[in-house]
Amino acid sequence: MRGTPPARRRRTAAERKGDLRERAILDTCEALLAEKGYEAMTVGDIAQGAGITRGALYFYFGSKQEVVTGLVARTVEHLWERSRATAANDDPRAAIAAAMRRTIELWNEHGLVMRTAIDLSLTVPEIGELWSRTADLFTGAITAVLERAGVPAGTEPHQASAMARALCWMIERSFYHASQESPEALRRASSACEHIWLTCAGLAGGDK
Amino acid sequence: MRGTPPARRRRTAAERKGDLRERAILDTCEALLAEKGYEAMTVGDIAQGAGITRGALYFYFGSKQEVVTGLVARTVEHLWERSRATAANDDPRAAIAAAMRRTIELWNEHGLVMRTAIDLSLTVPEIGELWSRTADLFTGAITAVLERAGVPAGTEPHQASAMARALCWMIERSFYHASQESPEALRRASSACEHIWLTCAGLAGGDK
DNA sequence: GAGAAAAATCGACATAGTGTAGATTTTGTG
DNA sequence: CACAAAATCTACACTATGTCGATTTTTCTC
Repeated sequence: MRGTPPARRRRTAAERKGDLRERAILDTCEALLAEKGYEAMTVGDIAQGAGITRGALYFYFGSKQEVVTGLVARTVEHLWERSRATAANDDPRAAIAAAMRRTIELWNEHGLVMRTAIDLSLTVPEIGELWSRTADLFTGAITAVLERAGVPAGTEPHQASAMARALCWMIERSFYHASQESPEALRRASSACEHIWLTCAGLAGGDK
Repeated sequence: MRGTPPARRRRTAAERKGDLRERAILDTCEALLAEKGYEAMTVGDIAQGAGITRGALYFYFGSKQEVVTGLVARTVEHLWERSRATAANDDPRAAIAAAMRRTIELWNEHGLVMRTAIDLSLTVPEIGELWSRTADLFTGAITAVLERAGVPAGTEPHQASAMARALCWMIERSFYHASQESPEALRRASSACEHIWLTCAGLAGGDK
């Protein structure tokens, strides 16, 4: 992926032409992913979409997998920033509601890339690493909320940490499927997950 | 996949030679899947393992995907039978415990193929179909237990059906990851899932 | 058990996609 | 302007896929 320019900052704040291209490649990749899916998408397609030949593309990325890894990295960094920016909420109930709302947004916006990341986690170790880190972030957040709601801390099956991990997978998978259908399906899936999370936190409100 | 012989039953109960080969192919495929993974496994490898040439393999299956689909179908049919054979248990608590125990066994035994099925669900529609039917089976069973435990029936987010679907995905994903690690991890993941399921059913026993 | 039909197998070919290498052009800098 | 780094191209070598027609083996029938 074209070694990071070693610290040296160019006076001209203008980006090199290559930065443009690199972004164009990732954009094209994302578009093609939506259009024909990972398997069907060829390196030639991406290059063409970005306005260069295959040969030139290999100057930027060493393989199709690296391109997609770049795309996932870009998206996932965005997630991380966003998650860092989220103010910690004191009331567990509100925290859960906020988290779910944010998660819906994330999946509505980046569902495609997130699904791709999940699909390739197994085959592309780099992507697996990125996604597992993301999952850990989520699991940590869920754990915190559970503990604040009174669930005992610890890693035993009935304690916060283990439950949080299971809940994280539940949310991931539910959203993975729902985001393929429609925003409406996403909302419904989210509600179900939220309800289960609340129940686990011992906050199973009247209904809704 | 060599069209099913149209009804006509041979007097000789003996299988045709091809049935042997077909099984050998699937067995080899399973072995290679464990050994080098889906991507790395080539049609030539499979053929060689089964003692024939690529050309001959194409007589049985039209592509690598079809071979794997065959393998998934074989495994999944086994699951279905097994799930059909499970006696309905009256006590929800016992039913949940039994279901989890059975699920651990399934994943210990067929984890590899099940993970493969999940991974390819998106790219191979046939496999997606098989797996989604399997998930429906599980979801149905979970729904039944929840309802028997007093969770209101219906498809609203807080009702049995929607909750069951989320729980099903939770279990799938938790087991998917855990089965990659170790039988021990599988047990722990199972306990966490069981606890959440119990909690959702309103049966959050003292502790365990 | 001989012969015909069906099943199974082979080897050669055409195709498509990947990744590499060297030559060439573009761009920025002193 | 000249020179180095960046960016790009074309051509090639390699791998894997899937198809085809020819050939051999099995299986069935009488």
